[in-house]
Amino acid sequence: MTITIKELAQKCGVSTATISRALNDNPSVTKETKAKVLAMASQLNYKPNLLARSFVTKKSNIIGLVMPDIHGEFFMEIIHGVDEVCYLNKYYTMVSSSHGKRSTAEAIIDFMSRGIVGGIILMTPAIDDEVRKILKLNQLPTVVISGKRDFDRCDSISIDNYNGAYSLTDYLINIKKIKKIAHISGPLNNNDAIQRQRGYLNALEDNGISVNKNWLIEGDFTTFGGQAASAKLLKLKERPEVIFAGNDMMAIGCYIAARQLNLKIPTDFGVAGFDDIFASQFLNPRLTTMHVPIYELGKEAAAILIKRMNKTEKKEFKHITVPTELVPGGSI
Amino acid sequence: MTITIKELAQKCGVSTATISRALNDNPSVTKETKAKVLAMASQLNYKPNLLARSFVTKKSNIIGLVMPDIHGEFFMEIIHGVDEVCYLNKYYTMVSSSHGKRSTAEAIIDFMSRGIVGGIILMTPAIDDEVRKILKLNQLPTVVISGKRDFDRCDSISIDNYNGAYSLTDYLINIKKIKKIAHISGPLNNNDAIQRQRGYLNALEDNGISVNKNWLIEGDFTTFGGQAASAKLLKLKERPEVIFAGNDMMAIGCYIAARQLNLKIPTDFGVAGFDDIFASQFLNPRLTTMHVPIYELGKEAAAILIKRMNKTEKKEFKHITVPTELVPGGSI
DNA sequence: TCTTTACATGAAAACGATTACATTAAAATA
DNA sequence: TATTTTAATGTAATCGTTTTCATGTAAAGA
Repeated sequence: MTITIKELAQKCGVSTATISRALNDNPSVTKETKAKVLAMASQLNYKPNLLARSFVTKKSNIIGLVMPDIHGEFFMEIIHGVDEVCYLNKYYTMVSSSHGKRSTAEAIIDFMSRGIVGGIILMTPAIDDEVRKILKLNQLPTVVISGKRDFDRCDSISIDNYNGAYSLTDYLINIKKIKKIAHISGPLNNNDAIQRQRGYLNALEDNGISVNKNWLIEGDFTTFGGQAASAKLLKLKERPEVIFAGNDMMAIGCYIAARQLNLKIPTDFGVAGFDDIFASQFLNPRLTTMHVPIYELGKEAAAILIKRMNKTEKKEFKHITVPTELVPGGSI
Repeated sequence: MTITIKELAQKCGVSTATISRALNDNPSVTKETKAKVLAMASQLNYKPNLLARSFVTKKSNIIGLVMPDIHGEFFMEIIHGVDEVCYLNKYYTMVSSSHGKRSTAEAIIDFMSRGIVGGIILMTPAIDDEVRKILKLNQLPTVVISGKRDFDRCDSISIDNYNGAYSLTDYLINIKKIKKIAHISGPLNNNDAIQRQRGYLNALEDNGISVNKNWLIEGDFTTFGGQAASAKLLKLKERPEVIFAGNDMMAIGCYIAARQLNLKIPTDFGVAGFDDIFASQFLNPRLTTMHVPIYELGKEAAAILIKRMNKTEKKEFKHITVPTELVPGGSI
C-alpha cells in the first residue's frame, strides 16, 4: 500500500539517489528538483520507511526508556516528558522495564545489541557494577536519571534529594519550630533514599539537634511500609512531633496509621513527605511535601539525549541536578 | 562491536542461511548443526539485528500504543499491562500520544506508514470518522480499547461501563435505600461517559424513579469540573442524597466542594465514583466506586494483538467486554 | 574556442537478515 | 548396482534506503 522511494523516483523521473538527497536537505540538489520531489512526495503521500533508513544509516530515532518498573505516576510523568520531547523532534519512545525478573543490565543490553534504539534513557535508583560496566562500553548515547550523580561517563540528571531533604528539615526546625523530627527513610540501597536521609541528618546536625536513634527507621517507599514504621514511631514512649517520610507513599502510610490509632494530623503529630505525588493534594489535611519536577526531568533527559544522538552536543558529559520545591500543606 | 550473521557463519563454518534457519527453529537443520550454531552464537553473544530482520520480513515485533494523552494512572496501567505481555512474548512497546496538537488519526497513520510497528493498540474514548476510515484500510493488526464496542472491523476491548453504572446505581437504590441520586456525567462526546450515564438512567427507570433534570449535569472528567458540578448540586433547594460522579476524579472534586461548603461525607451527602483510581482509597472516607481492571485491559489487548500478529488467531474479530466491580467505601 | 572547474544527477554498492531456488550427499527403492 | 527420492546445506536475490563514486553538462578561465 505504502509507496517506496523507487516508485516515487519513477514518478518524478529522477533517480532514488536524488529523491533521498532532496528529502534529506542535501545542498547539492537544485531548488527546482527539490520542489518537484517534495510536491510529488506529499501528493503520493510518500513516507520513508524508517526501518530501512535506520538499517542503512545505523542510526535510529527511537529512544529506549529503561525503568525499574512501569508503575505509578513517577514513571508515568517521566514517560510523559520523554514522549513530549520525542514527538517534537520526530523521535519515538520505546518503553521497557526490568520486570523484576530480569536485571536492568539485561534490558540495556537488549536495547544496545538489537539495533532498534539509537539512544537510551536509563532511569534507576542506583547504578550497580554490572550496569556500570555496560555503560562504560558506551555503545549508545545514554542519559541516566538517578538519585545521585555517581557515574560520569555519560550524561546524567538527578534530583537534588539532599538539598530538598535538608531544606525541608530546616523548614520544620526554623519556621515550624519543631525539634522532635523522626525520619522514615527509603530502602538504603536506593540513592534517592540515601541522599534524603543525609539531608535530614545534616540539617539536624547543623541546627544542633542530636539524632534520636529510635526516630530513624528504614522503610521501603511503600504505603504499607510507611504505615508500619509510623505505627512503630507513634507507639514509642517519646513520640516525635513530626514524621518526615522519605516519600509521599510512606507519608500516606502515616495517615493510615493515624486513623487506626485514632490520632489527628496535625494536632497529635505532623507528617511531611517527599515527591508531591498526585494523591498528596487530596489528603486531608493536604500533605506538606517537596515537589519533584518529574515531568521536566523526563523532558530534559530526552532533550539532552536527542542532542547527543544528533552529535550537536559537545563531548563533555553534562550532569544536571534539578531542584525540588517546598509545598506547604496542613499536615504540620 | 556487535557481531553479524556473516561473522557467525564464518566462525561456524556454515552459510548464513543455515545460521538463520538454526536460529529460527527451521526443522530442516540437523540437531548437530543447530547445537553448534546455538553454542557459538551464545559464546560470541550474537543477537540478530532486529532492524534488519524486520526490514526483510516486513514484520515488526514492536507494538505501537496510541493514546489520547500520556498522563494519569489510567494510561500508566494500560502501558504497564501492555509492556508486561510484550516482554513475555519478546515484543517491544512503543508509546505515542496525540499530543493535543495532532489527531489520533495522524498518530496511527504515522505508525502504519513508517514500518516501525507491526501492530497497533489504539486507546481512545471515541472513534471518529477519520479514525474509522483509516482503520477500515486495516493495514496493520489493531486492537481498540474503547468505552464502547462501536467498530467491528478489528479486535476490540471495552469496559462494561453500562452495566457498571447500572449496578452501582441499583446498589445505591436497593441496598443503600437511596432514591435521590444525582449524576455528574463525563463529557458526552466520550463513550465511557455516555455508557455510564445510560446505565445510571436505566437503573433509575427500572426502579421506577423518575429523573430530576437538575440532578443530571454534564461534567468533564476533571477534579475541577466535579467540584463545580457538585457545588451546583449542593446549593440546590432540593439537594440529592448521593452524587454519583462519572469518574473518581470528579468524585474527588465532590470531596473538595464538600470541604469548602463545610458539609460532611457521608452524613450530609454521599459520593460514588467510577474507576477506582489509586487516590480513591486514601480519601477520607474511602470512596465507594466501581473498580475498572485497567492493567488487565492492557494485558488482554496486547495478548490479542500478539496472537493476531502471529496469525495464530482466527479471522473473526474478537470483541471483549471486561466487567467492573463494586468497591464499597465509607462515602455513602 | 578550448580546457578546466564546479555542480547536479545517476549507477551501483552497501547494510544484515531471510528465503526461493540450486546443489550435493545420503538414503531408499528398483 | 543403478536410479530415484529425500534431507541438509549453500548460493544468491531481496527488502528500501543512503552514499560513494562515476558521469555528463554548464559555467568559468585561458
